Amino acid sequence: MTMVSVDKGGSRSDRTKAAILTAARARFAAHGYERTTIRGVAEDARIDPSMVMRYYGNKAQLFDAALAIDLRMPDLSNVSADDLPRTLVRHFLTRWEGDPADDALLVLTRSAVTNEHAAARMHDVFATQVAPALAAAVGPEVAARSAGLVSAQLLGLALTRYLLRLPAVTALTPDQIERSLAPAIAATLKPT
Amino acid sequence: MTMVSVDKGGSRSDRTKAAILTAARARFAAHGYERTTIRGVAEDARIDPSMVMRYYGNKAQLFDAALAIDLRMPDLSNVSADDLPRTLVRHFLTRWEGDPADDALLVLTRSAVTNEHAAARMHDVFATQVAPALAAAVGPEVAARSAGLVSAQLLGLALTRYLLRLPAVTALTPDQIERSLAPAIAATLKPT
DNA sequence: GTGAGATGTCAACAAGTGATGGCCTACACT
DNA sequence: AGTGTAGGCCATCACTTGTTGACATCTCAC
Repeated sequence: MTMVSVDKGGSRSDRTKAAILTAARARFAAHGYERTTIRGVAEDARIDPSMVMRYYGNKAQLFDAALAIDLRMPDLSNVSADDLPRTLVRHFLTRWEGDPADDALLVLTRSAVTNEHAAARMHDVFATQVAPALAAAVGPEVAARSAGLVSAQLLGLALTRYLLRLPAVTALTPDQIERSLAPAIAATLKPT
Repeated sequence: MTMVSVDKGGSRSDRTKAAILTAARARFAAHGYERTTIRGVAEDARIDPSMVMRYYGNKAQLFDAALAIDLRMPDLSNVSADDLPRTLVRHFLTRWEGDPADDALLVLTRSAVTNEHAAARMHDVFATQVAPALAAAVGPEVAARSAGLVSAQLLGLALTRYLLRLPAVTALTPDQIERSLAPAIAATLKPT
């Protein structure tokens, strides 16, 4: 078995494997699943298309690898009810705008709309990351009732601002969004 | 020149042209632009693929025809500020769930996420249908400030309920949604 | 150095796509 | 009944796609 290479990030294969994944994420994020081609990814990663197959088996598995995502939800259990909406909005804004090179969110959201498999992953992200974080803050009953629509509001923001880029939404500053959307989310969380 | 045919809906060519468009809408709505094939549309419309080209020129123009949409926004100028959010939410829910055979909304929303041209049409729909209707109700200043985020919330609902089909959102009844989302929209409309 | 396994290149395949143009057919009008 | 034309079909092209397998090259332990 071949052992340790000195370069950062592990063996040579690990590096090209990562290069492929990065290129794939960028393309999937920009063009979605169908319009992303293995050849295009390979070109960006400066390797032969067949290497993509060697390391990821096929396009679907490459896509699968690109879908891995962590929302990095903060611990909301100690956030007061008053602060919760603002905290949520701010977290999502920084998560989306923080690191422009991080295409993972874009990949998942964009492809979930047209790809069943990606949609299933989205369900999973909701169930394992969003819902629990919310339940920790407002309790299971309120969360069960409102988590869906809270997510709808946050995803609506992502949709209009980062995918559709509606001018009426991209024109707003993060602060304006926070001031307008936090009360809205607060309203959904309130018992009817 | 051939004249009037007795059949409903005009000449024979008009009928097949309409059949093609209907089939195309259904496929674009279900699978998006890329995964919709001329051959598939033709099969659904029970005609030869070349007929699609004859009547619509090419796939892009067919898509363009399928994107035509009318939100049927009601006149909101006489709706009280208190009733506005509820009216909006209810209108969108019935618009989306009223006629299941009407795929137009689904086509536009689904494809706008991965297709630049469809996104441009979405911008147009917003600018010519949503924004004016809102401006008539709350005045131009408030509309300019909040129309974007109001749309974000309504599109977020559409996204999670009809495209992603998040269980946490599909489980809700229209009434529940109205009760939870209307106050939220009211909050975004309120001056900060 | 040398051989073996890892890494990478090359050419090609089969399938499916949008698109084209020639040909057939049925209908409306005389 | 004859005929021109709109409506429809077939065969086919050129191209792109994912995927494959044979071959070259590089790296490193021995």
